[in-house]
Amino acid sequence: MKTKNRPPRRRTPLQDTEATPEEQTADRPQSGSGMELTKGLRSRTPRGAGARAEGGRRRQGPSSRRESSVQRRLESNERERQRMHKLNNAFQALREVIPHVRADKKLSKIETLTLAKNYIKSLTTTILTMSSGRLQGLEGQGPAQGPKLYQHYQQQQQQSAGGTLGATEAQPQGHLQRYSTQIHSFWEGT
DNA sequence: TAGGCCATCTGGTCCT
DNA sequence: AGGACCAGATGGCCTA
Repeated sequence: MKTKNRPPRRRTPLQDTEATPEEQTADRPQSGSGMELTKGLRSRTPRGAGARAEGGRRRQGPSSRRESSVQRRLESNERERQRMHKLNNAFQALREVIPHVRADKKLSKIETLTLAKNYIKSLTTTILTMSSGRLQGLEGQGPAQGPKLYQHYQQQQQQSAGGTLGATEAQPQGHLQRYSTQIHSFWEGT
């Protein structure tokens, strides 16, 4: 299995035959994509139509209204791009805290989420097992957090089982099993 | 070459 | 009203 180390995304801009090169790139804070404004906004009037009168301000005509709506779209695109970058950073951070994964294979997003879910569940199982074992000898000497935790966990699992989870997944042991199976399959490259 | 994965654009909806 | 969020569409890159 080879790595998926891709170069930064470079998209070829679709040609907007009406737009000048300045129009295609101006006011765009280093987007790096060049794909902006390809759908829906392609029939812009060329710059200059509805030009401003010398000197004073002028009431917005249809063309400048279009320009400001184009401007809003560009800003919105940029925000969306930033949002997705933040999301991807979060995915990367998550990848880095999931152990036992081959370093040369970058997990896909869906793999990351699935593996993380099962990892969390297996950790939960471990904690519950350890805490209930440790607290067993302390009954009658104060609040027993272990059993309470376990009761809470069981409630959560029952609710989940009534929803989308299968019967195996509702069992604590199932999480550990599933997690190790997943880890194994990643090692195998399947 | 097909299929998987991904980045980006876009318009609609929700939220503040 | 404006920004955040979301999902669908589109197209590029990569691997088997």
